[in-house]
Order: sequence, then structure tokens, then C-alpha cells
Amino acid sequence: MREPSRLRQPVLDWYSENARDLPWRRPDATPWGVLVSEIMLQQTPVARVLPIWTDWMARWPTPGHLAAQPPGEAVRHWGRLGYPRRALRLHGCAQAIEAHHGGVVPSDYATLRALPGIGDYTAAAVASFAYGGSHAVLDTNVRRVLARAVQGDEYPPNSTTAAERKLAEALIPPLGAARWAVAVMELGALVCTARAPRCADCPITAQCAWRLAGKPAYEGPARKGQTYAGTDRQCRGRLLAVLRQAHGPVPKAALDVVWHDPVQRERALDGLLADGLAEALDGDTFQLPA
DNA sequence: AAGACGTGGCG
DNA sequence: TCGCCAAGTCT
Repeated sequence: MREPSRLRQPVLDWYSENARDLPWRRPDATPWGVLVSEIMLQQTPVARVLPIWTDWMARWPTPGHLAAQPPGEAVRHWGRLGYPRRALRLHGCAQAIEAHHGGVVPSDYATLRALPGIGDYTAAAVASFAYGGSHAVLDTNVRRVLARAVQGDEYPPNSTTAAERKLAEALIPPLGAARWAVAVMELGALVCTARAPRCADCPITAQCAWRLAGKPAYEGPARKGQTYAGTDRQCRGRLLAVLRQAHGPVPKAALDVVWHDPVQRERALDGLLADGLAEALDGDTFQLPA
């Protein structure tokens, strides 16, 4: 990018006019609120996160509040957000923050990155959005916008490459890195979408390499389609739903009725136990982890 | 390093 | 209808 500002300024101006009013973006949002939102937003649409986040923050307004609860309560109030191991990891974050960081969400990337469930993206996002840090924030939205606008490809590579990271870092403005990061993400989420991009509403359509090339179809390897019906994942979801709603010990018979195949059912239950999402009181009774 | 890991809405 | 996709992380 010879002139990063050719890309940045229009996106920043667009964001000023089109940013959604999300609670974790408001001035009164705490670093804890930002961290909670980022974990919840992993692979999960904003609309589904909103009500869970609101309930969660009212219930546990600080890491200390959550850390004082058994992990099963985090899993219970995670509801049907999906990927419930995130609830366990968020609980782990709260405990680590209490035990090792004085109850304060860390502000530097490396410390955040060491917390459970916090990878490259989330560490960069929390450091940027909660503390105004300057990092390359590479999520699926940003990767797609850069793939199109700069590389001229419809989609980014299947996994993040060094080239993508280098490009993202080159685009970080000297001032206002966090606002730039959230602005590109928002553009990817609202306009430069995966399926049917709204190029007519795009602030950088004039300089978008992909559009200028005539929107050539994606050529890379097919992205892995995720099946769900009939999988262990679906089975685990059914079993965990029973435990979540139970508010107490659940006899095995109550789990047996939600999945027909006993082999798969046993495997899924063992998986939940191994993951710490459930625990056995005895051989025949189960509950969320206390 | 490919695959596991939830769930539901949309085109 | 049904496959694709959503602010990824971990092993």
C-alpha cells in the first residue's frame, strides 16, 4: 500500500455515519464488557450475542463476580449461544484475572493472549477496543475486506498468512488505530459481506481491486463445509441443553431420551465430561460442573 | 495442521 | 430447501 490513507480515510468517514450502536462500544463499556463481547462474538452473529451479553453483564458486572461462581453457572447462562467451551474459558479468564491481575482486565497483548480462549484476534481486539492499543486486528471481516480491496481476491486464504498480517500492520494508522480497526470490521460486517456484497454502498468501491478486476470468482480450494445434523456436536448440544435447564442432578435416563444412538450418545457424554462441561455425581447422575 | 467444536438465520 | 456463514481457538 503506497497510500494507505486512500483506503483509510473513506472507511473512517463511512464508519462515522454508519457505525451500529452496540453496548460494548459505548463510552461507559468496561474492559470486562469488551472482553466478554469478544469471546461471545467468536463465530457468532451480533444479533444472537446482544441479549446474552446484556444479561451476563447485569449478572456479573466484573471478573470477580463471575470468578466467585462455579463454572457450571457460566455454562448455564451461556444459553444457546453455541460453542459452550467458550463459557468455561471466559470463566477461566475471570479466575485468572482475579488471581493474577488484581481483578483488572490486562491491557497488553501478550498478557491477554495467555488467557484461556484468547487467541491472536481476541487479544488484539481487547487491547485495541478496551484500551486504545495499536494492533493488527485480523478477523474474518477485515481479512475479507483486504482480500478484495487490496489483493483483488473474492475471499482471503483459508488460514491467516504472514502476508495478510504484514499488510494489516502496514495499514495501521499512527493515530487512531483502534477506530480504524473497528471501522474496517464494520465495513466487512455490513457492506463487504461474504455472500452478496453491497458494493453500491461501499466507500472504497472506486479503488477496490476485486471490483476493478470485474469481481472474478474465488479460485482457491473449497472452504470446508461444516455438517451438523447427526454429528457428535449436535448430540453434545442436546445433552448439554438438558443439563442447563435442569438446575440440579439429572438421572442418566433423562439424557438417554434426547439421542437415539447409544454409542454416539455415550461418546458425546464422555466428551462433555472430558471437556469439563459436565460432571458425574455418580455413575448414573450428571450435572453442570460445580 | 487438519479437524473438532454449536446454533440459527438467510439467500 | 439446504448449504453457507457468523468479531476463532485449541489440539
